[in-house]
Amino acid sequence: MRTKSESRRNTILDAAFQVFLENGFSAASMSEISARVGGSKATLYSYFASKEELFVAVIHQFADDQFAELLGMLDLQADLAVALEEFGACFIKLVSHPDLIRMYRNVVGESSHSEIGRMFYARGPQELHKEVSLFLQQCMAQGKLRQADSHIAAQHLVGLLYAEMRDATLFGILENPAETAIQAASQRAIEVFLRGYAVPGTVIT
Amino acid sequence: MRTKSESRRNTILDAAFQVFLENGFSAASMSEISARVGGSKATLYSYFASKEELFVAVIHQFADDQFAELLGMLDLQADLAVALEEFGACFIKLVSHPDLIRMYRNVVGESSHSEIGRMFYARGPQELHKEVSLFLQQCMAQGKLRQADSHIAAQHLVGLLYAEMRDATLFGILENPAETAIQAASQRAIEVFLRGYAVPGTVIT
DNA sequence: TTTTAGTAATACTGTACAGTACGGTTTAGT
DNA sequence: ACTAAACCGTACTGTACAGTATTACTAAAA
Repeated sequence: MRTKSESRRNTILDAAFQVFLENGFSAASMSEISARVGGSKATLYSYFASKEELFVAVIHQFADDQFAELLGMLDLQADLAVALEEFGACFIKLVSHPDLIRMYRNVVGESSHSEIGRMFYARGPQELHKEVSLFLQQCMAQGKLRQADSHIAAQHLVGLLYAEMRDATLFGILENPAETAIQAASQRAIEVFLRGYAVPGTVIT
Repeated sequence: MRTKSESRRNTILDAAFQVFLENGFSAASMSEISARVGGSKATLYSYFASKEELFVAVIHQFADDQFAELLGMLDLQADLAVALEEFGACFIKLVSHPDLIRMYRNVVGESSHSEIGRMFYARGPQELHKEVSLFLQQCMAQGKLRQADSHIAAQHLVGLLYAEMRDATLFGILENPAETAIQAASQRAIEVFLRGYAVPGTVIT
């Protein structure tokens, strides 16, 4: 007898990702997804019980994929400013990528009438926050940063990194910022962060 | 003969606001809006040519209403830290208000397939940014803050204010934070901001 | 009073789509 | 080869809703 294959499931997930990306949740149609998979709608529904369930699966995989690369890239050995600037540039690059922006919009758009927002948050931003928070805590212990609540500091760091481009990308004013612009924004953010969390006794230059 | 009244238009706008708030753009129905207005659908369409046009009108009025109260509340005479903390608390309170969050989600959700995002940005965040930026520029001129690009500084300030609660409110983890929590978050953000933009020569404590 | 634009109530058109039903077909394990 | 599950294609059901059309009613302006 035949068995449902994992690869088929992934094919569906890929097609669904495309369609959701292009149309958003409500405007995406299950017929189009199944058409793009190449199979029939019945098959689709044998893998995923509903449109919403499929969307959730897509979001989960997407969050896992995207945020994975950022996790663990903070290096305690390296110079703090350099490490943070590199991390910052990667972060900004990720969160201003057109695909992520579109998915982000879709997730946010659905957050009023479902659990999708919470799920996405837990898998993406939340995970990242933990990582950054832990890193900063260790920096504080090493005396590279002043003593403070590392959770708040992590949020401040990410907030500063978001600061220059978040609204502009979300609302469609800015798309695909240049690598150099990203690095510059990261540097500016990190400079302010490091000043804000400098150890006591430091003299501002 | 009869004339289309401004008050009727506003009634429609109010009802539409409610319905869009509760359901989001695509799930909201024109029939329900007209039912809530009390009139007929034809009347609705005589005031607004389409669902999208009505939504745009709602967004515009909403943005104007909401951001107006924040504009001009930055006082150059007052102590800088106090002025910023008060402004910050008002800002956070505004952007974490359940109604604004829901509308924000709706606007962001529609930003992939229309100009709505750009319109909203221009009327809300953009206006606010100008104001904050101007204020900070004057502070720099007065020597209260170090010399820097005031536009970037404004974005950093707002980014820090958003930092603790933005994702949590957008994704539905946090709703209606307490006044005290808001004030505390504002204080922490302003502290980091003031350290980050302190004038040269200041010794960190 | 007589126009005339505005309004109401309601029915209708056209379309789009989620989800199902079903008969025939392919694939893999036995 | 046999068989059971997965699969295809396609048609179908039911529903929901944007936008229009119709007809009759109402209020203000001439």
